Amino acid sequence: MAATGIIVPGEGNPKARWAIVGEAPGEEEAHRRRPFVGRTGQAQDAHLERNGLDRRDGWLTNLMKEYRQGNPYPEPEDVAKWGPVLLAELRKIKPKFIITAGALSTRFFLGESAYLEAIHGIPHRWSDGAGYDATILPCYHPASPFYNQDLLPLVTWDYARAAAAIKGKLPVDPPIDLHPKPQYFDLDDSNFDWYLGGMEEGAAGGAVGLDTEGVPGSEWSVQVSVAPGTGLVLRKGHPRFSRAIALLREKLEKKKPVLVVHPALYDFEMCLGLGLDFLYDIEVDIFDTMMAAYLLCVEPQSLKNLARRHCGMVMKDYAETVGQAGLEKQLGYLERVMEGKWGKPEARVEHENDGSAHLYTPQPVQRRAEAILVDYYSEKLDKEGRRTDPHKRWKKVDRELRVIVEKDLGAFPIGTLADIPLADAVYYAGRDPDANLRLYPKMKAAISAAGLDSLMTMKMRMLPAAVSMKINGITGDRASFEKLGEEMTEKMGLIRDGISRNYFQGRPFNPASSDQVATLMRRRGLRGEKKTSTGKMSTSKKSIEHLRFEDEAIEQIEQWREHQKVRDSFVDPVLENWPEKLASTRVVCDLKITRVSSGRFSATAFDDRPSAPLLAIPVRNELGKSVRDCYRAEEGYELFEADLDQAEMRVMADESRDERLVRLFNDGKIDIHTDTASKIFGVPYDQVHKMKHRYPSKRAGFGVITGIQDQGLLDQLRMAGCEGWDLNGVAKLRKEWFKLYPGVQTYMTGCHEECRRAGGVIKDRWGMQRYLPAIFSEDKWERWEAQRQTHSHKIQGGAQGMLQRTMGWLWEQLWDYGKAVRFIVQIHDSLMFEILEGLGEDVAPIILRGMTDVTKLRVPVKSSGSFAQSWGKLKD
DNA sequence: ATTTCCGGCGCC
DNA sequence: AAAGGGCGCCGGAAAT
Repeated sequence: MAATGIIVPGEGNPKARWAIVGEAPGEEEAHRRRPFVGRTGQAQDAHLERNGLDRRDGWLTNLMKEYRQGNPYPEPEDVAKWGPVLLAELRKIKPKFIITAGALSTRFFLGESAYLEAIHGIPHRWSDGAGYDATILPCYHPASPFYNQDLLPLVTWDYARAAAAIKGKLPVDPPIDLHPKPQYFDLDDSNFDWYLGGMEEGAAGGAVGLDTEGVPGSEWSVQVSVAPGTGLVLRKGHPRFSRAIALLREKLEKKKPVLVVHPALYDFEMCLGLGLDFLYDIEVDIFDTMMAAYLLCVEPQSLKNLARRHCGMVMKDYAETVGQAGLEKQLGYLERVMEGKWGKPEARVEHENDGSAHLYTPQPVQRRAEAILVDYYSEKLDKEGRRTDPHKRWKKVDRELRVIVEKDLGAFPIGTLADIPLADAVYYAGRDPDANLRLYPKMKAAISAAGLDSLMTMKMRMLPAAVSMKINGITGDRASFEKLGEEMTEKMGLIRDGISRNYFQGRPFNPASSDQVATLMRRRGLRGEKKTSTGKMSTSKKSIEHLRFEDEAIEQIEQWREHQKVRDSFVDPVLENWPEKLASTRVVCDLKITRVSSGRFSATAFDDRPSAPLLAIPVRNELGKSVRDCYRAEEGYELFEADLDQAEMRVMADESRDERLVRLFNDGKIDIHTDTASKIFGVPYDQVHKMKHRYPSKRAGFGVITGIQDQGLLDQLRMAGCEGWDLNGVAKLRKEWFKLYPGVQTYMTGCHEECRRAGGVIKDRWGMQRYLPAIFSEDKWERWEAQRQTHSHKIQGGAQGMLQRTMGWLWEQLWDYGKAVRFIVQIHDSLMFEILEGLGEDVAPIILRGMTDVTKLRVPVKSSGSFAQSWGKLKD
């Protein structure tokens, strides 16, 4: 063991052109008294080597030279002590480039506000103030992926950028704020006619930055920027607002600029509330800087960070701007809650999952308010080191208590721009569209350089349809939700009581408790096949499915869990915020289109309105169908859903060009899985049994796409109730599958090679990229996982791209129908619409054509659709 | 009593 | 040693 206090000096070429400054030596470094020789050093050497750099040519050192046991994070006094030593060391060698590995050394050179998230991979200029200048190349620390795998792509990219800069292949163009004294106008202190006139002069290459403030339903302003360093704030509350909006609309119509936003999915909804309709009224080209960042993968998505790294703009964040004002209101509110007379909370009956009921008396709301205030004033920190947020804490107070208080004191206050001095608010609001406008040329260039132009165009074309979906939601029927919830609760009670009576000696039993399920299993002499990460016997479906058909208790537990999942995620929460007195209302969800690495959408439930994660509503079993039946077409409309048939299999056929797969799809006479099963099991078509033959073949096929292993496939077959399978059986099944489709195997190997050739990046057919640097990992499992992702990304992304291209095309085709044809939801391979009755006959063929004709593959693309009055009746 | 972690499961 | 993923939601258990 190395001892605290050992000094590890820098080493390398005394005439080095470049240096690396780490944070502090680790144990191995201390032991050998050399920097970067442990695990971190090996990882870094690999990054250097892949980029054509040799550590012996550079100078490697650390900010802190002293080893300390346990590697505690260096304190400011350590930096104060060792900083001058480092500077003296560097002044002797005078490297022109300094790679700063990690946050600490980056901040040592570039100042406390130099957050890696904002500036990693971007060269900066630095001077010691005494005649020595260098280019700082900020990199994420090579050890950071050891505890957070997501950082590996960033480290890899950063070192590649650093190497490129050192070799002169990356123009060093430090981000400098070119407009340090920007001018942001309120309507009062500028002539908006004059300002908007600037749009026509094309001051910013025909682009206009736009942003909004406020929340949908309570919009504060829309802001535009027609020239870098300027911005105009159109406040909704301003007397000239309507005139200004009318003029803005007119200018946009006339000039048709590129509208630069962040993010369009939110801003366009806001704009509707501000009288600017970019869906059905104003025609503009869109450039979404957040989408650009998403497509580039290694960029932060927040506007502030983007503006900092590319334009050198320092921007206060919203919380910082209105935070203080909002906080004061909130603290005042909480004080009033504390002093109010709310009486003692009434005890209420809580029904537990084990059937027991008990009285629950929440803490008095005064006490809760007090606790929030105490935590705030005592500067208690959360685990990310931030001060506690009173609003977040308030939201966790018992709903019943909150309602009583809010009835009296009004809603919990949230700071807005209206709460701060107008000049400050205008400055804050004006800066965002300015940032968007200034980012435009930079992001556009980055997109082009990465070969992502056409993908970006496709995404922008698809946007209006996604915006519509986010706004539209789907009509839910209150009575149906309520009835379903009650029925499920009753059924769950019966199942639970039965388990308790028959298998648990009549004692209370909670099927939602994994511990109790494990106990029950042990008493019955049953064993799960897996363990949890904490070492207990796993009672997950995978682990106990083999017992389902053997043991009635297991069957009952699984049934109960299915009910619980559906009721508690998809039925009860929807009713939580249902507007009083309304029998039906639109149920919406928060759609995110810049989150999933393959380009798919994701959806989250809002917690303040009738909402559910609409992309995840159960579909397979009867329960799921019951939930979907609670969603209806609006009066006078009908629902239409179209889905892509075997989208991913067809993409795989196209990509792999496997002769047999392509031929089968082209023939189109026989179902592909039936044919596969017939060949693998050696039975004629008419004797292919659904569960014995077809299902295993189908699962094997899907498993190939996603790279499943034998054990995984076996789990799936068992869970579906297939009998007689073991590891040998599935191994043979997979082998036979590949024998039938050898082109697929070749294709997969090709994907791995493609990724390696590209330096650890893979792109799908539309250009959607994914960084997989682990493909070079020494670790077998990490490497295997990266390889697996190469083809699964290409196939999943390929299919998703098809659907999004369709969305864009359909938006244009159906635009004339206006709101008579509404985009409702996209669930990865299907699109649902709400269509005015009578129009279905015209519209459905267009939709189906969009599904099948927009993307041509070397195999036919097929789609089918159906009409119904409720979601559950579709696909019947 | 409240907050955080983790096991389990839904979608594709 | 393990071994399809990413997305999201909930309640029990553990920690505070």
